[in-house]
Amino acid sequence: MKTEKKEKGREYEVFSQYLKDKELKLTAQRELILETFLKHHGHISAEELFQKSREKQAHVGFATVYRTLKHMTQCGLARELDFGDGRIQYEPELDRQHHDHMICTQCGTYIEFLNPQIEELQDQVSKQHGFKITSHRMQLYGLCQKCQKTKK
Amino acid sequence: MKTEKKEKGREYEVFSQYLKDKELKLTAQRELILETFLKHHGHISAEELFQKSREKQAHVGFATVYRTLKHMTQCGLARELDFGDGRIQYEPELDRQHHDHMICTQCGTYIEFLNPQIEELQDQVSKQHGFKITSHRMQLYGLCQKCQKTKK
DNA sequence: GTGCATGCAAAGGCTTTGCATACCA
DNA sequence: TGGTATGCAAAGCCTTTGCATGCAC
Repeated sequence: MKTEKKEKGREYEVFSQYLKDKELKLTAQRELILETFLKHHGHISAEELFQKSREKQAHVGFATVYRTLKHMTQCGLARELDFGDGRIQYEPELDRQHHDHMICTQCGTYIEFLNPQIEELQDQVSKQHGFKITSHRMQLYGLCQKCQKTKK
Repeated sequence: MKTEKKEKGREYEVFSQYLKDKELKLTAQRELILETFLKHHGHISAEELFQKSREKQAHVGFATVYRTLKHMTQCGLARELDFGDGRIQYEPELDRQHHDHMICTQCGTYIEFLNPQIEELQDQVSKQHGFKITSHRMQLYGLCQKCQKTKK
């Protein structure tokens, strides 16, 4: 017989385990925010996550969303992205392969990609400088196929 | 005989030409901020640039620094950097070769580097996706040699 | 029952904007 | 002289924090 936890997915397990370890509590809000976040599939800002969560349950506060996002980031469920537009974007991270982004500066769409050769070279470069990499960000900015036709 | 403009360097020429083209004015403040910026040699935040400029001339305002930085970015004299710490850093750009950064998350020092192979691969990847790159950012985060010894 | 979590609102950083005055061209 | 630039302060964003109350454990 399946347990309730398994039905809710591995993310739920990771999150509740993290909370337990830190002697934090699993509240209805935290659960709701996590679910909403996972259901979104893709980048989302704190603001948007707040909106979507609130659609389901009226009494969710801004602050709680921010606080919960911090926790989710801490336990590896979410990853912070900075596309340089002044707001932090979050994306689901667990079990996802690392990847980088190509961002269209006109329409805002993005393409995710992973290039093993680049990853390899990043390691090499850091070793040459005696640097110990823990993470990296790479964003390519430009125009997507559509926008290349549309403008100019 | 050298002209005054030449003595002040190419950046000065670029800036004053840009201002002329846009029918903007070359004011004492803009000159001061540009000089201060160039003299700094390295990354600097708007806040720091404001401080340093003010040391030389008491009456320089925050807003003017921000406004001038925007202009300098527009005409290619400065480049915006986002190290993910919530504030924009600026660095001199003119005649500087493009480069990326390795940032120590403990002490904040950074190493600049350029890896032609990575640049090449970035172009390749974008072409594969029909994407037209105009710029990119790449930051490697981790620990520098010193900090690896200091802390775990 | 105890202590963390919540929601609200207020405060915090950084950046931009509005406005009357000052100054370049 | 006319229109931009400036400095100041206030407003704007996004995010964090303080506090009394509520709720998980």
